[in-house]
Amino acid sequence: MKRFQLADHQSRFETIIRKLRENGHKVTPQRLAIVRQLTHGEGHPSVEDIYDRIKKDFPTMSLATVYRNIVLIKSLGEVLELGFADGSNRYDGNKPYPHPHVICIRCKKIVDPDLDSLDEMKNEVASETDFKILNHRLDFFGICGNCMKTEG
Amino acid sequence: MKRFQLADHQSRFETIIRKLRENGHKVTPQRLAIVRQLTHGEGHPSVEDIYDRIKKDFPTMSLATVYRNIVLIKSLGEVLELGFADGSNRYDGNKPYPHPHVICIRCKKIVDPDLDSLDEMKNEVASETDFKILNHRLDFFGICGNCMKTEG
DNA sequence: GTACATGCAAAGGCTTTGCTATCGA
DNA sequence: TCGATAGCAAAGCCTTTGCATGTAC
Repeated sequence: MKRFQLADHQSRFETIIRKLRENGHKVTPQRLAIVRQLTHGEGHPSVEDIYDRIKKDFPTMSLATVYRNIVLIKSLGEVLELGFADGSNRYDGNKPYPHPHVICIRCKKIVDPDLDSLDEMKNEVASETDFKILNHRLDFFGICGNCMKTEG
Repeated sequence: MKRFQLADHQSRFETIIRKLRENGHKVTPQRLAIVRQLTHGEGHPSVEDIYDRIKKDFPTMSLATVYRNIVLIKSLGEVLELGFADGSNRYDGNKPYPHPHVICIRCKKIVDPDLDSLDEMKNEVASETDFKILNHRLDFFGICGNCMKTEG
């Protein structure tokens, strides 16, 4: 399981780098570090998370560089941006396609559940409305098991 | 159907005004107009929408007043805030509790579908994760029937 | 009359943009 | 070499806040 996940992250890392090259973009050390955070780092980092982690290796790193690279990778369709109502943003380079999330409101951890009922809901939305559905965003908010233990 | 909706909007309007009074807040003409937009106006207005519509009757109306009143009504739990990834916000004073939305990416219309599969999905999330789920946000994005006709 | 609300302007927080030097291919 | 990129600072955008005036109760 762990091995699979690592392999998966590695292949996502390589895919993004390849796509960058294919589209004529240079692979700078800063860019590599950002892509690494999006795929290998702690799950679903924010721009600040990425910036803080990389700044240790690149003291001159600027937030603008992180922002610009995320815009670039988004334009390649290789990272999913999760904007929240409070204005915060989190990024997922491993599953850059729409999928449900479960978010802990205490520790901010984000989990990706497998929901068999998703297909059924999509069908229901299509039949209930006259919309052509192209995309979705499904978030559940609560308190994770760890935080329940820690703080009741 | 239409009658029911109108009655529903009216009762929502009255509920919010009553809650404001109950909590010691004054009912100013501007406040009334904002609550009216949240309940009787075109569905799911943005702050700008509310501001623009009210400015006709209150030329001195300021955006700050709209923002402050929305914060207040949110604190009473009487309006649902829908913040989107692009930073835009829309408000629903008629159904101030979490519910799924279907959003047209062209005309920005928002529809509230009735989804029988919602309960099933909630159960599945609970059993798939060790989270205690408190809240959710379910959005589907696509093109509405009207826009399909108009622009293909 | 008094506490709360409004309106204006200024300040904040996050993100984007302009410019110049630098660096990857 | 040469165009793309990084870094810095400034500008933008939406939202919040401070303060004086105005107003609901």
